[in-house]
Amino acid sequence: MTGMTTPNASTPRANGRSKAERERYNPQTVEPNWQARWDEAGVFVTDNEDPRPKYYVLEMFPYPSGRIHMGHVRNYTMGDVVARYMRAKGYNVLHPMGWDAFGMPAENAAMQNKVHPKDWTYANIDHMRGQLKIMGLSLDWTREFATCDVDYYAQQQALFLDFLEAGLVTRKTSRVNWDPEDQTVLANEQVIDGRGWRSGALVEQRELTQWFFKITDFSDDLLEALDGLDRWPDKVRTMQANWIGKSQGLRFAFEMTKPTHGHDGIDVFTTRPDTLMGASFVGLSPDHPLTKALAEDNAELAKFVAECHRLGTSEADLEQADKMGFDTGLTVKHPLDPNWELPVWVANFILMDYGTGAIFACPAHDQRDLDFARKYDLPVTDTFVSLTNPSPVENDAFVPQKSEKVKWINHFAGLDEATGDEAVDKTIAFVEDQGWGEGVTQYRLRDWGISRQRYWGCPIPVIHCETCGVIPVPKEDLPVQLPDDVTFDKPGNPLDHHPAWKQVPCPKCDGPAGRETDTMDTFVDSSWYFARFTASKAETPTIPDVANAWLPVDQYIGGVEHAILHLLYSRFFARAMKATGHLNMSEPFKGLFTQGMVTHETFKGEDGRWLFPEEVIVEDGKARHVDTGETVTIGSIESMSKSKKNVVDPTTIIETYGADTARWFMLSDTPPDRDIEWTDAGAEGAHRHIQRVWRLVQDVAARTAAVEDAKPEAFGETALSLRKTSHRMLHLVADDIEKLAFNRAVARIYDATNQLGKALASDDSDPGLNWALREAASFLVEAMQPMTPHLAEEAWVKLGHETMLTTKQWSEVDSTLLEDDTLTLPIQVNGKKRGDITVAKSADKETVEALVMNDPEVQRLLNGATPKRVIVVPQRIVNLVV
RNA sequence: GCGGGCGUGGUGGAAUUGGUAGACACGCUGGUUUUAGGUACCAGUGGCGCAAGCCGUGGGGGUUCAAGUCCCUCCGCCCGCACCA
Repeated sequence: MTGMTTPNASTPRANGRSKAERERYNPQTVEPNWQARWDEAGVFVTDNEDPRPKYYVLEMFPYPSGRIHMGHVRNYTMGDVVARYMRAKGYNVLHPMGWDAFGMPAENAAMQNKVHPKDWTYANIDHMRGQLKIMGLSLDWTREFATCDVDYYAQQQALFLDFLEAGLVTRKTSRVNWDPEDQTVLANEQVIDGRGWRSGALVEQRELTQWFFKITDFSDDLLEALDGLDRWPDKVRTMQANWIGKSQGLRFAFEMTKPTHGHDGIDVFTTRPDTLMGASFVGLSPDHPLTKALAEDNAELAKFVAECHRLGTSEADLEQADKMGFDTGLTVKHPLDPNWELPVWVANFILMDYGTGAIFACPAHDQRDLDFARKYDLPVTDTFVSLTNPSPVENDAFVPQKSEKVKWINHFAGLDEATGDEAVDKTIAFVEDQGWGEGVTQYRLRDWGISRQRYWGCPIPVIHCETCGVIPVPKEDLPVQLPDDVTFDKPGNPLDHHPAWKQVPCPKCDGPAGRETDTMDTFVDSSWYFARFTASKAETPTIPDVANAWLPVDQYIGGVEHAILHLLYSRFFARAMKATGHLNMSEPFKGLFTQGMVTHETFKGEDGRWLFPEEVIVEDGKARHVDTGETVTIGSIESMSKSKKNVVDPTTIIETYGADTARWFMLSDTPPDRDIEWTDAGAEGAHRHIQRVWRLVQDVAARTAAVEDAKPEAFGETALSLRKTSHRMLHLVADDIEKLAFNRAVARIYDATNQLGKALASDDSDPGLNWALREAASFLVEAMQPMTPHLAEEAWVKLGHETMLTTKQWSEVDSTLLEDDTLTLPIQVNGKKRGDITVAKSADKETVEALVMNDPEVQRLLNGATPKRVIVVPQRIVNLVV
């Protein structure tokens, strides 16, 4: 670790102020001790029958990659603060943990290291569970499961069968990236420059028949219900809404001049029917059925289509690629003018998955269309012009704001001056009236393809029979268990190479049949685990009464990278589980919080290789290698990643400083939704605060050991001020935690710590001060309990309390101490602060104005002038306009 | 390309949601104590200026008595885009 010193826990420290010998706080012994005591007392085991109001707090469960990383520490610390706080507020809190354990890395490990995915995964889980346990998280480990446990995926198969029966599952083809050497499907990110990431083979596009969940059945509901998710971040709601992508438009067919290959028209969908008079050409997706038919007897077109497919399947790739087109030579008739013929082109930027896979292009008002038209010298016809600057389109398409009024050129559908929105409505009505097209609602959302041609996933419980076709596995035959005896020495899916597992009689006709060898997308596993935690050992997917009592999750916390897919799939699953009787609600997560990433500086050696932080020593802004002394370049601050080696191991941090320091650091300074930079200096700072609190607590304990429990009648100035500070602190920390503003709670605690230190050092002889000191220290420790629970427990005992702090209810504060009866109002002259005045808090406008005008300081400021206006905002500000 | 977000001292950030910009912390400077040192404690710390004061929340413009906050515009950076989890 760069520049990091290891605190020597055993050396007693002297203090410059009092010289009293104090014990140094030693997390290495204190933390395991309290973890054991919580464990013995079972304080985090949650009872489903507990009569108190429920609160379900959940963090996104980890993938067992091998080690916990700092992102997990941040995520689980936040969740733990909420869980501990809500327990202190009297709720029956469910705070479980499990493992998102299926997925590709286990298979990669199997191929690279000849270790079975199951062994690899469970070994990782064991290791990571140990890492989590030393964090002191208040988790109910009795509910733990991994998604690769047979007990879990068996229930997932039952859900699949129920969904299938309910008509929520379908089979259709879809296009995938196929690595011909590894015989496997590749994710877009695994295709690098058109080649497979592992094999280096040229990637092909293949059509595969796959299983899909019909998430599009719920498109509108998934969209509409976003409005009700008022405890979700707006950005996530917006992203989901855009992902679902509802749009109104016109669907109609262009009549082909000469029918061919069984097509006599081309169906198009457009969200801008008002631009029909600017139509330049009709564009087909390379995957459009007509394109395919034409390519069969047109080698050049086939070559063009193949070229388009080399771009990959991702939307970003397609839309960013240079525009490419192929003139089919076909023409279609414009619907408003049979003599107007438009050429039909195949274009690489047209998506088959959206609309009909065919468009008409209006280059004047769409940049992509314009780029294409300029490249292939196709006509560009303005349909409307700006009212302020009515110049014809050259190389920038004129795309006005939807609410901007423009001047129509062709008077199509009676348009003259209108906004785009009005024009769309008008043209749809016009076309519908004429009867050659209809207004339709289109969604960008596609059905969820769940088939994966891999071993380490939940088997899809169906059987393919030569005579009966696709037959669901009867529920009584579940689970369809993954065979253990598989090898990874052949390319492709091991389940395909396992005849003994694959071959089964047809459940219907008993004839020869084979199991489906595809497994489910791991997103399926994570789409209902939150429901499983409510009854993780049940012999049905859920126990509906129990699940319905616990759900929805009151606070869900995780990375923003899941803002769309995981959260949308989970919302779909809740609806599908409701439809099949496993749940009675549609929205799984009432409150959502997306935390930022953990970042760190990057380091590079002289030869450009990445270096781990512990290989580097930084002094005076210059870095060198810890062993060789070579010059090290300090790079940008980036999200911690193995590839750049800018990682800090949580276990090392906890062994060095203790879990409380790691937790405190993660909550300090940076707002939880922003990226946080891990620095050694910050960790040292966090640790110093822990030590400081422990010192203060010891001083308070020593000084107040003989203090009576009874509250004194009166307090002196120092004591009163201290009491105000600590009551306000406890009150506001609660408020901050409820708003998940942990960084603000931390700042208040620092402030209260400073005040406690000052009061402790004061020579005030007030007999009530000692009582107030103990109260303030107790409040401080109580406020810190959700964040640094081990220190808090230890300090609580030190202060003479006998109950376990973790199970204590949050103290009531004295509301009379929360507010002062006077306050200081700033006085502005022409909006600039020139002074202030102290007034009674209850003072009304007139009183304040009179006081201000009679204030000598104000009279000096005005220098004889009379203000034109006096603005008094009670309890806020006074502004004199002169 | 489309969609989303962010921008405040040397640094992380705060700002009661339109009302005293810079709370709190890191760092730095000076001092005190003790120690070999880390540590602890006290004071200071947005910029310019001797001062009165002026300037200051990515740039420019606007609304308002009042703008970090609202509107317009430009710039920069980050994230997502459907088989990674």
